[in-house]
Amino acid sequence: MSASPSTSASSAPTSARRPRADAQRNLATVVAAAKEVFAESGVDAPMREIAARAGVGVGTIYRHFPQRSDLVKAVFTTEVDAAAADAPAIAAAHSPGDAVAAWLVRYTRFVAAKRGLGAALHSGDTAYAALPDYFLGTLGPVLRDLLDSAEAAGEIRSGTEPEDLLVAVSRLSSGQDAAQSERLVHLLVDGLRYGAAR
Amino acid sequence: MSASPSTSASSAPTSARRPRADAQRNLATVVAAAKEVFAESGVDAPMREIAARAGVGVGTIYRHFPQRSDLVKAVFTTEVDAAAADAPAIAAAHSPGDAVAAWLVRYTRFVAAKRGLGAALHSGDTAYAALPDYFLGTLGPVLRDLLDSAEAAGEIRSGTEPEDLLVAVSRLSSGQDAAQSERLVHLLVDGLRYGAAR
DNA sequence: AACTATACGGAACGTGGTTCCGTTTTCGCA
DNA sequence: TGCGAAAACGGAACCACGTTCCGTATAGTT
Repeated sequence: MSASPSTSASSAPTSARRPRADAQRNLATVVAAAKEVFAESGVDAPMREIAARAGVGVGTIYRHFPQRSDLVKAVFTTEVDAAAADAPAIAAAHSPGDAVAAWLVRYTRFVAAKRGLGAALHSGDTAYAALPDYFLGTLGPVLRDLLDSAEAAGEIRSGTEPEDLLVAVSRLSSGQDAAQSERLVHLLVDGLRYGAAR
Repeated sequence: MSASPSTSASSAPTSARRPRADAQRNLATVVAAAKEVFAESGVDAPMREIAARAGVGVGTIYRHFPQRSDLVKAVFTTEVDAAAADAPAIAAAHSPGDAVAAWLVRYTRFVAAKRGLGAALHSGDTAYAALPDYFLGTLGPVLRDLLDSAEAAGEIRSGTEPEDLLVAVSRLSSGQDAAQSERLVHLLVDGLRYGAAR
């Protein structure tokens, strides 16, 4: 209880020094810049462009994010969490079956806005291997709840894994045509309804 | 009607010379090499690797295929045509609704085998913009026939565009897990069956 | 104020796509 | 059969980008 006044419980007691303030400032700046650049130019945007926008050197970015995918992950973590947080409101506003569809469409729009993210997620590039895990780990349980409710109401068939569905929707949404993406997702959701208990 | 003796009806009468034999030989060699390399290393394989395998310089490849996507297109044209040619046999062997599903699964396996092709197709990269057009132009009518038959038989709903379906299936098949891809496609096809005329 | 661990910035390196150009080969014609 | 020009070849050269490295600047400690 001597040093570290504000932040709750840090990690290693070996070092006495506090993390430098400029480092934390820069980290936040980099993430904000990356969020903008990803939205404009896709997740494959040049690192130098992100560095320039943040007003730092590329070395600084690599210091904080040794892998490019770490930066991508950091940027999208907050948005994934937001999608997860929306589920209760959507569940309250629709019938259980429609809630599944509505939440997936919302997820669609989120994925579609990130040019190239879907492709990167499923490219087989091992550098991005951790990203699907995060998405699935966070959103899988959320969707499972929605599916369970809809199943219990007899509105959709049983036996569909939420992870499959998330993968499917993110892939279907990987294009630029938002209207088409939405059509495809609706078609998929109707597949869930086929053979429901009724 | 004076020159050009052998080849039936060529194009421009402006030039007198025939295309050089070595050029045509090399073109065939390059396409064959690219087919092998794409299958092994994906469509993003280095150009130099393809050139080395074909025993030519990279300049030779760029002479024949100014855009990388032109080479990809050349390589896959034959396989797309093969998928199109299979449709009649599949239609004959199944009920109309099952034929749609069976042909789409066959198409799934074809797309899944080309590592990275699906991602490239829908990456938004303008260099690849011509590829979807070729796929859709060739396979769209084929699938439309299958859909029309299934609709007429009352086995699937009406109003689904074959182009949407092809896009959807190629995206769903873009991963490495073939079993998962097949599950997703089946789910999508069941979406077609939902709300059929019965 | 001096010291040192930490972080910074950007030059440097490796890789891969694409272009350019001097050299080689094919083909039409005499 | 030999010649000349057009066509094609090959690979060096150039550029863009991801990633690493290291000399310099600075926050935090004493």
